[in-house]
Amino acid sequence: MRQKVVISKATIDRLPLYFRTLRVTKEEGREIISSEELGRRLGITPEQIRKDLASFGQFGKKGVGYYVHELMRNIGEILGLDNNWNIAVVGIGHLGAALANYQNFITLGFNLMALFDADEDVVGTIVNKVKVDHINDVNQVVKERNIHIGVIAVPAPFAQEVADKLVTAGVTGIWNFAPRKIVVPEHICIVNEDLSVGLSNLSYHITRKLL
Amino acid sequence: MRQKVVISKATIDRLPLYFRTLRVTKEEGREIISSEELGRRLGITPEQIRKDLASFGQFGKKGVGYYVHELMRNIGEILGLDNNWNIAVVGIGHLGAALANYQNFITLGFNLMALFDADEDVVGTIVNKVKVDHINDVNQVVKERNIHIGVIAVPAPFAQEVADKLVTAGVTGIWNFAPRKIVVPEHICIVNEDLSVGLSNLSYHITRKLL
DNA sequence: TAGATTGTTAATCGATTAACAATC
DNA sequence: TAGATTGTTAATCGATTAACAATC
Repeated sequence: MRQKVVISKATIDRLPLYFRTLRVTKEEGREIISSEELGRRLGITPEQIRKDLASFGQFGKKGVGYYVHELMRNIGEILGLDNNWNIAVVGIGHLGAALANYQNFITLGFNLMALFDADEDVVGTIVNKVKVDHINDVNQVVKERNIHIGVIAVPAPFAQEVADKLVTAGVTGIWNFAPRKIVVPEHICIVNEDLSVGLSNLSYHITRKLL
Repeated sequence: MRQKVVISKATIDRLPLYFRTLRVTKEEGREIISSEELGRRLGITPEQIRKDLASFGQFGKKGVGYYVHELMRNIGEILGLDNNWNIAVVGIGHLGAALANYQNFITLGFNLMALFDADEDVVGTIVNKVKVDHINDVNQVVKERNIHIGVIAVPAPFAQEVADKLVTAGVTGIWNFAPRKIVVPEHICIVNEDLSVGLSNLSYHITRKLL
């Protein structure tokens, strides 16, 4: 019997990279891929990849490699991409509208089910075939359309109150683009996507390279 | 003399969080903040914060705390946010347009200087007061406007060729939103902002919470 | 001075790398 | 069988946490 292994956060972060690379590989018509080649395509060591995958099971064939389609299905299952999550975006400004049109929602099996805003001029408009509802109707809409995940794309000062409303309405996960720490009950999952972190990071490294 | 310390990647990722929290603190009129309080606001332990800051110098006063304005200036300098980086966005689709309107460029001291696209219908349009140029003119424009950073917001299959063009034109850094591994010469800095990683992460954790 | 809080060193914990046995 | 490649264990490396001396 396989021993229970602790999965590192870093491993979970790499799985989506494996997934997207397998998709490309599959489109190229390749049926088998080695950790060596997968690693080359991603700039990750083969040992790292084998270790990551092995913590979830034995997906490969010794002496052969990994069957692309099968591994894709396995990683998809691990990531829960086969769960058909329903998504709502809150805050239909530039970023919110871009997210509403985000093609990876479809590629990864998520469904855009609702949009919310507080501005009466925006409410009622259609973005990517979905009508924008007023944030005050969040309770009803989340229940009716069985929304699992709320995306926060409102200005930072409103992020916490929007999060509270989403939680009360019944979402299970929050994808937060507002540059602000958000507090949620323990049973809610939250992932922060503060773009300024990446940008500052770039600035840091450029500064040091140019010295 | 202070010993040379290796700075962890994780530390660099936290500095922007400190920076943005200090800004809010400053706006509230607070002049001094302790690692204890900064930690509470961010969900990070005070020890971690002190350790992070100490690797760059002695910014605090024992028994007192950190002077908000001074610490902000110090972190800003470390991150190179005082360098007035000039930015160009390539690929003016939904995401590219949203990034062109990204307010944190201004907050963090970056200047949006140019936009590029390959679509003749998009070239010539104005987004956030900047005219969209054709990607074929990238060499000239990057030189003329002294662009340091290129933001890639084109579909994945075009990401590598756009990166090559940006590098040839003379940028020092690339902020890549395309879900594709990009290869650049060693003297070029690159930060990947693959949104599907965060989204998959959320899916993974929700799946496990709902079991 | 007494209380508070930093900066730093040591201890622990976690993640990656290296090596290799297992086996297709 | 011989060559290739996985899965796993051990060794190393890096990051966080705990503890406390220094000092404002």
